[in-house]
Amino acid sequence: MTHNQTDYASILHSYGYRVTPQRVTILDAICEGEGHSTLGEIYQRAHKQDPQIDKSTVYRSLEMFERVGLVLSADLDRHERGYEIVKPEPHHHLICEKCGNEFDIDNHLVDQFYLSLESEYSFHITKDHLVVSGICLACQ
Amino acid sequence: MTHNQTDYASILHSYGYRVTPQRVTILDAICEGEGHSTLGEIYQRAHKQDPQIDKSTVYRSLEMFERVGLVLSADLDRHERGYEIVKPEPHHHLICEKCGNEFDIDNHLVDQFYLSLESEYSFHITKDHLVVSGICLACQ
DNA sequence: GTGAGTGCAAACCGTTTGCACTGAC
DNA sequence: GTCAGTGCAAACGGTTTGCACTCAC
Repeated sequence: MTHNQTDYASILHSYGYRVTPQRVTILDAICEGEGHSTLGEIYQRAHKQDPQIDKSTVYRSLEMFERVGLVLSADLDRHERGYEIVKPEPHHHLICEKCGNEFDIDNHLVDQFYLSLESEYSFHITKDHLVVSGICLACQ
Repeated sequence: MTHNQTDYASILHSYGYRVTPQRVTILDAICEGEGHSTLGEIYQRAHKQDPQIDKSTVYRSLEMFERVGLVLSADLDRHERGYEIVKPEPHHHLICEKCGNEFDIDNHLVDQFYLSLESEYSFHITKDHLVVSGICLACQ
């Protein structure tokens, strides 16, 4: 569990959202996963904890969590969207196409790249979560 | 129309695929769009040309075109996948979140970034088509 | 007590599939 | 003539929605 009770409760409250047991369960379920979790995975974990919980509740909660900045989502693959708890810094991933492992990319590498884009094209980059696929050393 | 008749016909033939009027129509429809087109857009254009054409044919054709390297696809947004005719070089885009305009990114900027990733993490990057979102100068 | 949040079921929409027909080779 | 490719219709799976009930505030 990487999140902090008082922390996210106060965030939800500050946005006028209520703190329900389902939302707590779902946040826990997101944290259980390492790196990105798909909605299906999150739902399964939440469901194990509370078999009453409904998929639509997970969808609605994830959307809300993303809106208030508690979680981030990214397109992982053709038909999969991954969610994860927001870490303090913007961060970026390498994902291995073979084994599926994720590796954090050092921020300064991406920052450098973004800076070069911004200066070259006067484009303000908003994408704060880059996912680049490839083959990791072990799988090569 | 940016593709070349003899060009793609020979490519299809070389893979043992047949050149059907539907496939020609679909290729034309992809070319009509500037930058990425979604499947829906491609289908609409193809359908205007040949109202008989079926969506499943468009799906099957796009998948095949991608397999033989005639088109590229990329996740544009949460629920949209874009397709475009392959240009000779790998290339990369900036997409403005406000106006939707696309801008090509100079390859050497991305190559530099990829090289830094490869040397830092011994990771072989296969993603040959990067899409970065942000706000363009006009919309800022 | 009130209305935001929930569970349920049905609708929705993009995508895939099975099948018989057709037309590129 | 043959079989890859097509159109059609139905199935599929992830996501969204309408609604009445419930429980956090």
